[in-house]
Amino acid sequence: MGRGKLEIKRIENTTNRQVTFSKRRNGIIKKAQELSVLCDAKVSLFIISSSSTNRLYHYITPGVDLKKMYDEYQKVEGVDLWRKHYEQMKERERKLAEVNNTLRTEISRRMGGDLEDLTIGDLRCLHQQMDQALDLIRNRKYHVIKNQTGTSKKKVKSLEEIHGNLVMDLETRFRAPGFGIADDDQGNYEAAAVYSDNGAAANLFAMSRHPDIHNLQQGGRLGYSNVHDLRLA
Amino acid sequence: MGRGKLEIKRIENTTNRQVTFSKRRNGIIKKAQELSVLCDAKVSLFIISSSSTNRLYHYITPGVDLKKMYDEYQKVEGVDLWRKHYEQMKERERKLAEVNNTLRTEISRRMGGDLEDLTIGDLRCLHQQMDQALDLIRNRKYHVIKNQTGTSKKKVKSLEEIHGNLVMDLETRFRAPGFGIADDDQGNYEAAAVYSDNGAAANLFAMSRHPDIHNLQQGGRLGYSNVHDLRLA
DNA sequence: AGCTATTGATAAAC
DNA sequence: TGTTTATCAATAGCT
Repeated sequence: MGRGKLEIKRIENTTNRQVTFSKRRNGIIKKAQELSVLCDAKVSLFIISSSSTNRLYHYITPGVDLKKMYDEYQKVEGVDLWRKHYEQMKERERKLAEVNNTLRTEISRRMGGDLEDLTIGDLRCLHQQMDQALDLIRNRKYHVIKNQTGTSKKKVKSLEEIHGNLVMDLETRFRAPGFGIADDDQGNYEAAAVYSDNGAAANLFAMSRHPDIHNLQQGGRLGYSNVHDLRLA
Repeated sequence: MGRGKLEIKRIENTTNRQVTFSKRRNGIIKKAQELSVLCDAKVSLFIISSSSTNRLYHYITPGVDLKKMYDEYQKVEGVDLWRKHYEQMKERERKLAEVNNTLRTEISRRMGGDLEDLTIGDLRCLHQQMDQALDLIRNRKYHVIKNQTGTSKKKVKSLEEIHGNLVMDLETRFRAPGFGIADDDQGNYEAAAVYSDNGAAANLFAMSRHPDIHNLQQGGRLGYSNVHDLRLA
């Protein structure tokens, strides 16, 4: 239709091709709608232009389940759209789960379980590995303990220093004009005690009982010791 | 087009509807082909009739990757059908991989590595677990060794019995009529030696050197000790 | 993006 | 379902 017959082959003139594409695209989408409405048919139509824009145009009958439509197409035509993808993912998932189980068995063995299937050679090797690992862990533990002991010592030292400074400060105050110079040690102690009842000094004393220092030796359970609960949900 | 204008709404007359469907279906598929050829466009068109037959008709530009087209559509429109499924699988895969890594770290720690991030409490707990596990492994090892020692003792005993029987058998032969009764021990030994050079007796002697018995103490390396190579391909 | 001559599609009837 | 034909719709080539 149009002025003169049009041969059905690629239109080489780019402008003409684009114009024709635009016109016919609208035409076919209109046709798709009409078919859908008139005949109560399910239609899905996708069009992608080959020009640089590469835009996607489409019409889908409202309420149509595209996946069902494609599945039907696959069933009828025996083609394979995403099944390959799907199977690949499933396979990866399966392998991961398998590796996971292997790893769990491995951990279980290193916790003393699942030993029944091991040969004497396996057991000997495992025993040796455990011994070596134990050495490393022991070393690390002592290293950490040493470091932390050092740190807490520093903290205590720092607190002692602050405390000392405070005492010196208090002394200075008592010796300051208004109090007069008091050489009596007893009197100084009593004054410090009064201060420490409700004030900055009290806080400083309390710090020496801060949990950070006294709970160093407790620690928590190993978080990953429940590793066997890490099963796939 | 046709004799009289047609309102675009569902054709209630079933026959008319089916006829129109057939005609327009062919028409639109022809249009799809033409658009594809004339304008070098990628087209996919699916039509499913609503009649009892529910047949699927389609046109797809040759060489078009339907999945790409569909993915593009989803990207543009933000629709979600297959994607939900897909994302779920991806999420499962991600979680599995995560668990996998946790498990690997766990094993690594039980081999003496990756200890840097552990608190002193973690280390203490790990140390204790390792000690306990080592006890279990040691016990199992001794159990297996004991069993295997027992088994090989039995084998040796059995072989000795067979050997003894053979010797007795040979003795019997030498004492049998034709050889006469020989009371000379020396002579008996020599005869036995002759027999054992090439015959059933030789095999029996050889059995006592069978690898099953002598290689009991060797064993192989732990197969799963290379567990860190179990990475996802 | 409009216009219009012309071809193409198809509704109704057989 | 296939053919015919009168009619309307789509659109090719122009502007």
